Amino acid sequence: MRILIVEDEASIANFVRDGLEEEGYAVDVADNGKHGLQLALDYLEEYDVILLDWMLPGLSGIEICRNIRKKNKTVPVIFLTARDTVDDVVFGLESGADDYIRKPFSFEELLARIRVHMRKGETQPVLFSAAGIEMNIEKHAVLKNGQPVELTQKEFALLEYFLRNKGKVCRRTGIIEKVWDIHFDYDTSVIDVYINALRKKLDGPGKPSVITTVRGVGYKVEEDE
Amino acid sequence: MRILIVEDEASIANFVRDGLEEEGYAVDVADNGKHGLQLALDYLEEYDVILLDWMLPGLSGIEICRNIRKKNKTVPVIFLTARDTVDDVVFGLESGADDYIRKPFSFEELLARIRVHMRKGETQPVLFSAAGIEMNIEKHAVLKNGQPVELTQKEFALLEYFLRNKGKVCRRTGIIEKVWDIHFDYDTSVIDVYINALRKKLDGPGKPSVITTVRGVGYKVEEDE
DNA sequence: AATCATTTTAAGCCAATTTTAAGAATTCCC
DNA sequence: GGGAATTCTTAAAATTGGCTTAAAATGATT
Repeated sequence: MRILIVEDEASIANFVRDGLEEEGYAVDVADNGKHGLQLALDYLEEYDVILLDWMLPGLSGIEICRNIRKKNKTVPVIFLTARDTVDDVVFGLESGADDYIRKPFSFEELLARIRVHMRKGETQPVLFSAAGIEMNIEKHAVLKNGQPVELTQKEFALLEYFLRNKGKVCRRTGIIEKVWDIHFDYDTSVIDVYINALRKKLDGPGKPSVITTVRGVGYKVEEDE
Repeated sequence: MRILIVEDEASIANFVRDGLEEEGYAVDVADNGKHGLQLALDYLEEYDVILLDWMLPGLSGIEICRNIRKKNKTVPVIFLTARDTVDDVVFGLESGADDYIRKPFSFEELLARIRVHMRKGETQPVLFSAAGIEMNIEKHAVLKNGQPVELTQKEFALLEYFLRNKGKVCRRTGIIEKVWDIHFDYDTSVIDVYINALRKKLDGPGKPSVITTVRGVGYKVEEDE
């Protein structure tokens, strides 16, 4: 059981590391954002929990969290922070964090939360399929009729959103909020561009598209029969 | 789709109830903690979402939430509250809540969050039916006697308005306000044109129309028997 | 710093939808 | 039955929304 701590205040970092090591965890510490992100990405599969300070020299915890989530959907991320407004909590949780502990915290509380999140991470769905497409979230791989298809990050994220909502219409506002994280200012045509890209990669020539347009509303991927 | 609201301020409770009912949800309201908990526990399986005020006469939202969680692990619980410190958020989330909305909130925001949490719990889509017509809002699909019917945006919106008000007469002014968002200047015949379009798509040849004209007033779609 | 891949912006085009408008048909009342 | 008001139908005009490109901006890699 390996835990990564990204925290610039040495007193806190040491306090937490010592406590966790006593509990039998292997602990790595990074004292700035850049180093933290590097460790997180290089050894992502190794970590069972990641503890992030919110304000860090170099790179904020939020940024690190977003980057982690791009690569790995499941590792529990817990923020340790002095910030204390609701907006921040929501923002943190939206950026992909699993939990949020305000400083100063008791070590017992931290330990309790780490245990809760380790327990949760056991069973996650990793595979979606529809319309002859198979998507493996963990491997970040997509097959169309058994053949591998290369997708970029955003293409993958968009297709994932469609497959998670297969059979339903995905509204443009929903797409722009969930896939692009834009919550106003819908004056953009990124979606059209990416729909075009996905169709080029997924559709066979002459056949109707895997992604159907619902004019004025959004798009839809049908469920398998 | 049934939602429980536990809220002592009648103005808020009514505002939320009316809005949710318009969206097609069934809504129960309790105006104190004790009654809220009783409803929640007695009909726990019935509710798809529970909205809890934090401060309530009799029994706090937190207490209700804890009690709900003892019995049911999954029903989404959302707090509606004026409190706004991190302590409160953490405390609320620890007690088993899924989300937290600060007053004053916009109805749209509430609706968005309700939908997010419903999705997690895999609940049924919003569905209306009357006169042999079934309308699935999520899929943005319409069936007439089991057969799919293609409708444009405005046609869909108009039919949705009729089905939400099935059995009642829909006045022209009401239609133009709710479906077209025009609040003056009724000098238009769009409604007639769209009624015509809907009838062409929905009515069988020779049969009386699904949409009956109420001369001088508006139109009506009858309820199923 | 330079290159390459990805993402976003922007613009023109086309097709579907929405609105306008006007004559035809229907209903209601005298 | 005649006339006025209301609704129905149709077709053309105006608008919108989506598709497709290409170019610009961003970001990662060397």
